[in-house]
Amino acid sequence: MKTISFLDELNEVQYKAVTTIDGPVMVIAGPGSGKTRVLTYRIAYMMEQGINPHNILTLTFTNKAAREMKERLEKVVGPSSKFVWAGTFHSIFAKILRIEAEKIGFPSSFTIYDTDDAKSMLSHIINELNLDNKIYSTNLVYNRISSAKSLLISPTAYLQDTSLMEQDKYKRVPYIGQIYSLYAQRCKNAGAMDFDDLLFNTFILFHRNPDNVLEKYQQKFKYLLVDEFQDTNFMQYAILKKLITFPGSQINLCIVGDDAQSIYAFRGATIENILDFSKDFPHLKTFKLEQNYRSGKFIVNAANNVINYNIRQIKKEIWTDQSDSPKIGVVRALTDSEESRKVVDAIFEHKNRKHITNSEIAILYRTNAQSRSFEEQLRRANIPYKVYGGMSFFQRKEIKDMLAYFRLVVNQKDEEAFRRIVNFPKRGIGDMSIDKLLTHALDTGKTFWEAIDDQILSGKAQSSLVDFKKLISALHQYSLNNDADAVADMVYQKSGLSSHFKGDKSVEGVGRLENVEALMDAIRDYVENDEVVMDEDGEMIIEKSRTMVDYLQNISLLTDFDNENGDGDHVNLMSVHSAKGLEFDSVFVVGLEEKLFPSFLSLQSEEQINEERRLFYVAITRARKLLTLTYATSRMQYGKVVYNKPSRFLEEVGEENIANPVNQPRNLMMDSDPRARVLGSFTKSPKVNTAQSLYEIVPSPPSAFKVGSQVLHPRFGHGVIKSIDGAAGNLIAIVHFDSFREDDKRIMLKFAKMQVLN
DNA sequence: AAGTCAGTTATTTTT
DNA sequence: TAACTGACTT
Repeated sequence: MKTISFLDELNEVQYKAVTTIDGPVMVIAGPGSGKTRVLTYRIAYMMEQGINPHNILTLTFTNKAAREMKERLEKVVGPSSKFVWAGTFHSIFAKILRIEAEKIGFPSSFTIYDTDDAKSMLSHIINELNLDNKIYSTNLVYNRISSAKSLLISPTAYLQDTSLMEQDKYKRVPYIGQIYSLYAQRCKNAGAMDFDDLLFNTFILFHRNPDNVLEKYQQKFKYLLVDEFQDTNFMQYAILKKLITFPGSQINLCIVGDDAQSIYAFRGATIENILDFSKDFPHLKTFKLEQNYRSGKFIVNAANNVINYNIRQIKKEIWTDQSDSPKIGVVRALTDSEESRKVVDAIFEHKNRKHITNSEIAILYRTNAQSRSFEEQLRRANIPYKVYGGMSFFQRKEIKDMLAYFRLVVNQKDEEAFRRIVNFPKRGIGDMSIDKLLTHALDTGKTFWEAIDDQILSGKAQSSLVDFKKLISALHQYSLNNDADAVADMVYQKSGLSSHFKGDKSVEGVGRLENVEALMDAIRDYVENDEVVMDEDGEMIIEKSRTMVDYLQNISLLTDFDNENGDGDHVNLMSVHSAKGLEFDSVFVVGLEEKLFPSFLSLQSEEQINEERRLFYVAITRARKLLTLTYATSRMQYGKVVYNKPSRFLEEVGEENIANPVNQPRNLMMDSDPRARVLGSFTKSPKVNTAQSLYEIVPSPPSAFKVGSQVLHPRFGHGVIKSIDGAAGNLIAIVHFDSFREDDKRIMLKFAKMQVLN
């Protein structure tokens, strides 16, 4: 193997973090400090040192992070990168469970319940127990159960824990424990695991250790790397410890993270994991990556200022040697709609004067609901955009219905899937009939398939059920010997789904058909593009197979972000949470008002405010060159106009980092009475003309326009003149604008407020 | 079984 | 405001 050239690309700390392989290592990686590079090169270095890639396990939180790492690793070490186990906690553990499920009483074809499935199951249980679903809301119950699981509390343990039971009693929800217990039973009967179960059951598997299964994986995964460690919860850390702590272990565990970027405490992530890591492993070596390669100095200074308001943290000072980038812009607007107009004006400016492409621009907000006004303005300005988050492809009803068929065909015990499709397309089996059947099944301890034979229903419903049973069992037989695409086709035809979707000619119906066809294409793709990688020690096979079971596992752990094909040059709109790990040339952090960012729900406790602050820290460190912070003095919220103070975070940025001191938030902070502020805007501040653009276009005379001229139009943006015709005094230019792909515009030069750029 | 209407309730969400 | 739920109607 040739000498290690890639190590030259590392700074001193990065180099040490990459080459210190044995024993526990903690890498504290500030934003933009080359974290992914360190992770990839560390693996590459390990492989060069002769470590077998089969023995390396890398855990990330998102599929995207995992994919990025694998791609970069392949560039450095070539095809042998495939032998490294790299994936999300959930996908890696799902893979292990797929192999070992039977040891803990699950079928290896177990179904993965997504959040919707889990909540639906819970709501059925809550109804069956005749509990008030206003008090026992599925969200509340789901969250309680989820946090119990992440603390490794089993249903039995929950029911025996007096303090938990007291708590629930005090909160007037004493039956949470019972619901949890029933839920766990029902999942087991259905051969299903929810997202938390993928981790919980992995822990159970390692803890009970049937057939010494734990030793098998301890042997296999000799080297562990964990990314975004600040986002791990108690359960994840517990599993890691199982894998890495045993007599004679070298504790080759490398964790990478940044306590300042911990923003998922509300999902059970515990910042203690990273803060206490050194207590658990006293011989730990710590490396701090403090040089920021991403952002200019004002952004970095601002980030340091902000995070210093959080007392409890691992001390570090981020620095950069990029000193030429501009200060941070602060924009004040009177209303939320003015805010979006000003932002779009500024985007216009960035695009045309600073030549930043759409895809290098992001608008980040605290709540998804804020996207709307920005969408409206971007549409009006003809700037293409993409909103991230919201309903994912796999959450659409038609897709879930299709998948429910596939799931039931594969795993006939899947209760949620059964409920979903037993009467879809309509077969004359109403809710009453389904409830009757399932209650009978529960009472007699039979499966719902067996319950059908007991003929507790009559007429149409009964005969339809019998037909449905025959259909599913025939499809199941077929699925045993056929690839996923063939199974999908067969299900699509035989179930009546095909004629159902094709028969709907409404606009929505056509859209649904498109989605369904897209799903069928995706399955075909999956089967055709498969690749089988054999593990050389023969024990385990990393395999991308072609069965429906595999396809379902694959997609159930995907999110919409993962289907991003990256094509199209659009402005990016997303919540700050989803922006984590991304970077853009120009970033707008909007809605910086008290009660919005920080959220009103976090105002009660200091720790929650700290999390909001870390969130703000994440937001501003996404920016490479340009950062603009905006707020509105009034905003429409829930149909009412509210007046919120500018966010405390605006002050914490430090005015030395802000470009336009006129808009200094501090001045505004003083008027807390809304009326005073509105009055103030007339008397003290310069007049605000809402229609006026932030960045004025100086119209050029008609004579200034030539064929080939670059122009700036107030509404259409940057363009090039293709030709000019018409009589003198009434010249008409044919202009191709960047924002229009096909149609060139005819612009009358004597009227247009268009500026020549060159 | 499907449609209508009033009442209710509002974060963030890698998997 | 708007999206969702649950009760009630057809």
